[in-house]
Amino acid sequence: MGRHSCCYKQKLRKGLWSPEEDEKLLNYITKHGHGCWSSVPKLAGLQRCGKSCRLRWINYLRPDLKRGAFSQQEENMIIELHAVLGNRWSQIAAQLPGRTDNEIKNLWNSCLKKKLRQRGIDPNTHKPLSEVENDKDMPPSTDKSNQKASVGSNEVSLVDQPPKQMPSSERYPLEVSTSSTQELFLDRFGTTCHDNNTCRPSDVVGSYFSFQQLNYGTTNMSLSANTNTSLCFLPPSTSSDLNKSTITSSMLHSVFPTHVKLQSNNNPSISSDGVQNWEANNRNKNNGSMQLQSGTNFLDNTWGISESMKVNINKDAQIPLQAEQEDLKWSEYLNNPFILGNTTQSQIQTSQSIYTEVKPETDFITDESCASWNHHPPAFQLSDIYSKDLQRFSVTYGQTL
DNA sequence: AACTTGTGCAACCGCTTCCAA
DNA sequence: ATTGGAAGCGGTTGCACAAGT
Repeated sequence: MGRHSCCYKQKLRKGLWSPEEDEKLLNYITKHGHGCWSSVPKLAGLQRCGKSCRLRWINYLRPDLKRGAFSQQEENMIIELHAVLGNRWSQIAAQLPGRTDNEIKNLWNSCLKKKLRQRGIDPNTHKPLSEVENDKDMPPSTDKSNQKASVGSNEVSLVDQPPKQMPSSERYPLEVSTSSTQELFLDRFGTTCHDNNTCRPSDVVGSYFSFQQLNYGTTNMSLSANTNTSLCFLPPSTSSDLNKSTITSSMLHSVFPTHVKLQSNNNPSISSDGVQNWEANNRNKNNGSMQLQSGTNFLDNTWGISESMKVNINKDAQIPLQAEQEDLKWSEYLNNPFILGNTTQSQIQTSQSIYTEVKPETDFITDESCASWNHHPPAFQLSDIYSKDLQRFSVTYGQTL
């Protein structure tokens, strides 16, 4: 545990990477792929531990990284994703092509939290600060609303509590009331159902942003299926549940009813049996792709999602059932950027539409020859990477690149 | 100009999870 | 089922720089 085993074997360099080290690492991975990280430093001729090499690659040298400031859309997206995912930076980063978890984490801690507070929003609860303040004054109670309040009182402090330390049921309050004839209790990450059916993330993630929006108070959620369903989101009971049930990396694509459109009328699939039947029926109908149909402006009006989120919705996209997809890991992505298949294509489409001001990822991805570029990575120049940091390096290392 | 304080960010640390033996 | 190495993740630290005094 703890320090990487390779760190014990020899005296290894620490601290900032020099341009020479970067070049060695870049050249090595460009030619050979990273393979086993622990062997990279030795093979690349670096006095670093594999862990450090991995980090340097992922956070800095990777050719598909975006450079430069975050766009407003990206910031909005991070805020909204944070409202749903908490400090799961890697999962947030998975939704922002070209951005790293470290980068997003730094942005959040240094900038976005501040901005939210300035806007009167508590960055932890994503609730209005005034509400949190009010909650703070309320005495503890067994009443659910007051439980939320007590949480809020902790959140007011500038010392941020990690989300995992907070009862999720309180952190993600969702009270969607309809004239309910049935209740579906869904895990926040869809691990369990009230009716003992097992719900997977794809079953329920479509509701995440709706209740996040409820927190912002911008919309009322009305799931207008004729079943008059009320939804209650329960937290994963344990941290391990939480881990097991983490949203897939392509969450947004499964989140929104692009391939999962709620049929607002006469949908026999949404039955009193709950989500699982609904999914099964739709899978049968759609050959593995779930398709529900939204009512008019369901996404735009009812769900109240913001522009930055809307762009992830491609109503025409046919996306395989997300619940059957594993989390997208960068390592997998590096090994085979095409592993995502349709989902990736969709993601690329939408990300391009989002980030029109930044260079598309396709110069990295579209070349078929790069399908497994862990072994045959694309060529790129260190100078491309360094453009942002010339000044820093010239100061740090007393040289100009 | 010298010093102090604040900020952003790269990198590290410690832990968990995964997986093959 | 157990174990140990590797990978991954999130929190934290430390440094460089900018801004303020």
